[in-house]
Amino acid sequence: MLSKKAQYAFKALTSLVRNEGNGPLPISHIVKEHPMSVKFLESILLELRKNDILCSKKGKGGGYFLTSPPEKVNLAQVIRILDGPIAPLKCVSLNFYERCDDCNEISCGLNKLMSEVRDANLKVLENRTLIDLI
Amino acid sequence: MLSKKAQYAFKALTSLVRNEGNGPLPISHIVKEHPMSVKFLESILLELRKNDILCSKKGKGGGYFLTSPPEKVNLAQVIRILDGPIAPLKCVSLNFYERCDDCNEISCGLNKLMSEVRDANLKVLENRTLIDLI
DNA sequence: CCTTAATCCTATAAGATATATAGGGTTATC
DNA sequence: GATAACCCTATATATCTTATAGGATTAAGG
Repeated sequence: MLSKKAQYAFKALTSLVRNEGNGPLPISHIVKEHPMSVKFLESILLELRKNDILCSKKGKGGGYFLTSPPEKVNLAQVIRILDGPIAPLKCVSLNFYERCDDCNEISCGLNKLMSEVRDANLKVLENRTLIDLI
Repeated sequence: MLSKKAQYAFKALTSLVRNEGNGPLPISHIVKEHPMSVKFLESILLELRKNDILCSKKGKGGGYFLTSPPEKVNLAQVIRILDGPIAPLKCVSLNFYERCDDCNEISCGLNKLMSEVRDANLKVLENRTLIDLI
């Protein structure tokens, strides 16, 4: 399940994609479209900025805008930033890999099955971008 | 990500599938193969029994065994019992559906995308069974 | 009948994570 | 210099996950 953080992020990104080309969009405006805690959203957008999904402009007239064209940012990128691994197990994760201490990856049946699940997810999430949100 | 509960469940189920046809397998034996908290596993197997995945025999010589042949039980069934929805959002879940209070499912872009993710997951999880664990 | 070995059941503790809030600091515009 | 915005850190709150505890019940076998 997607966390609230990721869900709020996608809502905010929807506003930002719609606003593309019109300069920075302030948090206050995003919250009007999608009612949620301002401070919570603030921390989410900050995280997206630190991971180069968003840029910001400070001060009066400032706000957030997309770093890249929306069709260049896929959903997997966003989810990994906010929720971590897409794979159902760390031992089959491409970006958050950790060894199992109690099972052998070569012979572990679950490992193989969950790799399939991971691939099925990535096939969708890496081929869909922010542009598909609208 | 799969919870520990689900991971332990799959380990136990692996033992139970291997033991098929040899009568009840006691928890003590499963724990020897897969080191973990006996009491925690107990609660997991109880949950699987209450959901008709397992049967049990009480008393001396008792233990657990599969209700159905392993190839009749798919992974989605097991995961739903222990971890709940497979879909990334309640509003696109087939078995745990809940309405979003703050978005319109017809026009919500995320809803459509997450339905695709759900379907990709189910395509794997409903076509793989306990027999594929070994 | 009694011992033993197993499941069954409920409660709750401990720990981790997710969600949200608070308060102030910094920056840019006008 | 007033205002409106982002920036940053800390912390509170709630919820969920993981694990433990203690005993009740049941069945086999001598």
